[in-house]
Amino acid sequence: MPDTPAIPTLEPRDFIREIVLEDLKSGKHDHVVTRFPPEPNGYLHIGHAKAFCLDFGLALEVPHSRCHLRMDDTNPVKEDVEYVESIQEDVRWMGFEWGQHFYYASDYYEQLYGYAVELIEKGLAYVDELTADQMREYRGNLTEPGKESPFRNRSVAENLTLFARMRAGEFGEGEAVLRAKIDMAHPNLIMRDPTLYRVLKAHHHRTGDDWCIYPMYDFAHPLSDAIEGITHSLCSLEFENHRPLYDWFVNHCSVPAKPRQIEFARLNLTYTVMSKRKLQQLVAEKLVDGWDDPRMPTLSGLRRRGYTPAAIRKFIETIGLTKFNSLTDVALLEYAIRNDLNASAPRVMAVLDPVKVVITSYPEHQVEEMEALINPEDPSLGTRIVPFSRELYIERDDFMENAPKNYFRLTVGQEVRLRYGYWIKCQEVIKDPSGQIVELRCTHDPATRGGENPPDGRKVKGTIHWVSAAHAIPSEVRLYDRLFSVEQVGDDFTSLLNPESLKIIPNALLEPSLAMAQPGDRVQFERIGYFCADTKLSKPGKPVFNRTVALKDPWAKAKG
RNA sequence: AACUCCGUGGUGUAACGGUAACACAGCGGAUUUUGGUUCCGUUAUUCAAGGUUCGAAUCCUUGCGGGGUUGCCA
Repeated sequence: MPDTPAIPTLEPRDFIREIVLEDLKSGKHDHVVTRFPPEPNGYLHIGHAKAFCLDFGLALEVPHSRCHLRMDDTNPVKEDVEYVESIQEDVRWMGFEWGQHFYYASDYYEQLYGYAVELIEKGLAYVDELTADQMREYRGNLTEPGKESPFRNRSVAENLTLFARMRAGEFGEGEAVLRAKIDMAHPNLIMRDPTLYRVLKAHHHRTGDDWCIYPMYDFAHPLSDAIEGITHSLCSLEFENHRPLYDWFVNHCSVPAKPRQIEFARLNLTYTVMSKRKLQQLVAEKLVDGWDDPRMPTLSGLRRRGYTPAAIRKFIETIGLTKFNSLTDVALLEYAIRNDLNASAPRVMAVLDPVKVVITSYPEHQVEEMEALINPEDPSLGTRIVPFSRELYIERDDFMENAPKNYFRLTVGQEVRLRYGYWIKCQEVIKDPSGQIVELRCTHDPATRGGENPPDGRKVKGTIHWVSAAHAIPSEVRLYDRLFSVEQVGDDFTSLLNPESLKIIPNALLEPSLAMAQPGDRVQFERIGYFCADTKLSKPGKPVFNRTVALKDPWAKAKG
C-alpha cells in the first residue's frame, strides 16, 4: 500500500479552509488551483511540509482541483538542479503528486518580460540608473518618505529602448534596474517603486545564458500564479507586507486570472532551526553530516532518521494553522512518530551496553528456539524465533547492586523475567580488578519457559531484554538526540549545538533476526526505542541502526 | 510607538455574541511478558483597562506585549 494521505473532504478546520469553503459556496470558484513554489536553493524541511501539505491537501479535498509544483527560480546565482531534484523527491515521499503540473518560473521569462513592457507602456515602470546605494538613500526609511529618482519621469519610448538594451546586455550588473512607478511616499516601503528586473550576468540552470536580466520575486511570483490560474496563493506571514504589491501587479497587467494571496504562520520547532540560511550554514561548516543528517529538520534528514510521512502529516494536522507566530514543542512531533511506529514497527531485542550473564543451571550446549511476538499490538502478525542459550548479554543498566526498592530489574536475590526467555535470579557478581562487573552468574526456573508465569503463582516486577551471546550480531547503533541544547535557538546558533546529539555505539548486540535488515527498515528495540536501518551506512549482513526516537522512560525520571 | 499583522493553560490549537474545549506535556492511579502501549482521573487558560450588550475570548476604544517591513534575496 503506498504511503499516501487519505482523501478527506473539505472542512473548516482552519481559517484558510474557511475562506476556500466560502469561495466555493459563493460561487467565486467551483474548484481550486494551488501551488507550492519553493526556490531551488536548499533542501526542504518540515516547515515546508506544513506549507505543501496545505497546498496539496486542499487540492485533494476539493473536487476537480489541482496543486502545481513550481520552482521559483528567479535568482540563478543561488539555485541548483541538485535542489530541484531533492525537492521533487521529498514532496513525493510525503505522498503528494503534481501530475503534469510541474513548472518553473523560468518557463515564464518571456511572458514576464512582456508584462514588464506592458507596465512601461502604461507609464507604470521605468528604467532607473541610480546605484544600489543611491536607491537605498532615496527610499527613505520607516518614519520618513522617500524621494523620487531623477530617472523616474523618462518617456515611455525612452524606457522601452533602455529596457530592451538591458535585455541585450548593454548594462553591467548594478548599472540599471527596471522599477515599478508606484509611490515613493507610501507607508509600506515595499511599495516605494520596487525593483522588477535587475541585471545578473549569471548562468541559469535551465535558461543558460539566454538572459542577463532576471525578474524579482515580487514581480515574478504573482504573475506566475496568475499565468497558471492559481485561485489561492498560500504563503507564510513574512509576505503579508507584499500583498498590496502582489495585488498591484495582478491588477495592472493583462493576466488571465486574479489569484488571492493568503498568509499563515510558518512552523517553528523547539531545539532546532528552521531557516534555509541556517541549515545551509550547518551543512557548509560541516557541523552536521549533510542536508540529510538524521539530526536535521529537513525531510531528507527526518526520512533517514526513520520518520514516516504519515507521522509527519499527522503532526502537521495536529498543529493547525493560524496567523500568529508560535514555537511548537518538538514533543508533539515525537508523539506522532511514536504513535505511528507503535502500531507498525516489528519488535526486536537489542543490547546497547552489554554485560554477560551465565545461566549456571542451564545445559552447556543447549539452544532453544523461543517464540516471540512480532508486535504485541497486533498478535495476528505472528511470531519470530529468538535463540536462547546458557550465555547471554543483558543491558548493563538492567542490573544493579544495592538497588533501591523501586528498582524492578535484576539485583542479587531479585528475580526478573527475561522477555520470551526464562525467569532468572542472580547468584553471584563477578568483577575485574578495577571493580567493573564483567559477569553475572544466574540460575533459571525451567517452569517459566517463554517467560511465562510459573504454576506456583509467583510474581515478578521486572522484565528485561537480552540476546544470546553465541548468536548475537554486532552492529553499529547511532543514538541521535536534539541538535541544539536550548529550546529556542537564536542567531548565535552554532554555539548552541547539543554536544550529545550523536552518540555512536560501535558494538551493540542484536538478535539474529536483524542480520539481513534492509536499509530503511524500521523496528522497535524493545524497552529502548524505535530504530531505522540507515539508508547510507547499513548493508544486509552488516546493519547500522539510527535511533528515531526513544521510548518514554519513566524510570529515567524516577531515578532522577 | 511609521505602517502593518497578531495576542486563549507550560506547548500547539478550538470555541464565529450564549456553560472556555481538544491534543501534547505534567501529576496520580489501574492494566501489562516492553517502567512501552492502553485505560481512568487530575493540575492549569482568554495581555490589561474601559465601553456596547440581558450576556463578550468573540464587537468598539485605549494601552501593553510580540512579529514583519528600510535587498538589485525569496
